[in-house]
Amino acid sequence: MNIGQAARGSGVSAKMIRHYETIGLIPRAARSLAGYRHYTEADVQRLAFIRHARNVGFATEEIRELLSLWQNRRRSARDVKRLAAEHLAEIEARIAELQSISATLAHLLAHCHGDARPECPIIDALRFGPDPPAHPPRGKAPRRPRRVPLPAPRRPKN
Amino acid sequence: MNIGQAARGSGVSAKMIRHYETIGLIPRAARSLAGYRHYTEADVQRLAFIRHARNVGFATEEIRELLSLWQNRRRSARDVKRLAAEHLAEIEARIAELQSISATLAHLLAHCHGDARPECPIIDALRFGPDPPAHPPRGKAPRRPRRVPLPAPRRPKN
DNA sequence: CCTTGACCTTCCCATCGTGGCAAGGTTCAG
DNA sequence: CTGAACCTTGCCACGATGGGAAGGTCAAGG
Repeated sequence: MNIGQAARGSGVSAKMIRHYETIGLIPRAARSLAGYRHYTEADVQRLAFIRHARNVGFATEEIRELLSLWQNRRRSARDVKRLAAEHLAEIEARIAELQSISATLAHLLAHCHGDARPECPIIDALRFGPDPPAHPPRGKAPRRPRRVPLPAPRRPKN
Repeated sequence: MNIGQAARGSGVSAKMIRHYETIGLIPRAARSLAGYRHYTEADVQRLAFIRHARNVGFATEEIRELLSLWQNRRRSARDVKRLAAEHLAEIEARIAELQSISATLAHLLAHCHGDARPECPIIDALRFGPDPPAHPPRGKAPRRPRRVPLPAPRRPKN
């Protein structure tokens, strides 16, 4: 089948299928005389596997490992489990990070009257920093460790 | 002061200060005869404001609005609050998304014996999709809506 | 045979925030 | 004068994805 069918069958866009090929996540597809890529059911399943892994947040390199473990008849479940556990730990760390930010924002929102007046504790907090605005900037702050920035959700534009 | 001092004083890297200038987040800095950028204390505070906003995850365009609200003497706290509330909602949505992924992974991990044998429910789940692997692929799946991918944490390399 | 439309190819660009590096100019202290 | 430390601009990279252009292919229908 052509790439369009493979895309519809696997839920991976044709664009990404080509991309996965160029980065070597999938082997180079066989070509027709005209250069059209040609896929088998097994290829489609591999693509679906990749999509499922992405859906639970595995990064490309992790997926590469998962694929090799999948294909490897002598794999141990231990390796897979370790990979997944590491990934879960990362996700939990991110959740904790976001929760901390969320708590900060919720706190600020609760303290902002939110009417037409210009005084705003949210603005003040941003002026004076994440710490309790004890006293306005007096002497230069001792270089707080930069908080980890919040990644904007990399969501497909479409 | 030069850009290096401004960077140290604000906690924003010189690189990013230049970047913020090119995207118009801060006005073009005054230059010395030799072309060196020149900053005031007020500039440093503006930069620190930006950094604090980034630390709670505001995106560049949101920060642009926050800055204009900060400078605007006729601003209403309402506007600031609305912005922050929208941002909080986004963050909470991401937390929910990550928690769903986390739950899925935790479930899979719990069901994986994790020893040296090759059978692995994690691999199987990735093969058959995020849904309960009721019965192996029989008839093509009805095009599940793609789950939102998990953004890898965009953390500064350094 | 020719047209039309759906499909395919490759290649380049954009996102978003950040860093790295290179080639070169400036400034200041020794 | 020299060297270190600083500054300048400009380009490239990341990761995952989409957009689009310019052009080739294929099948159905006239």
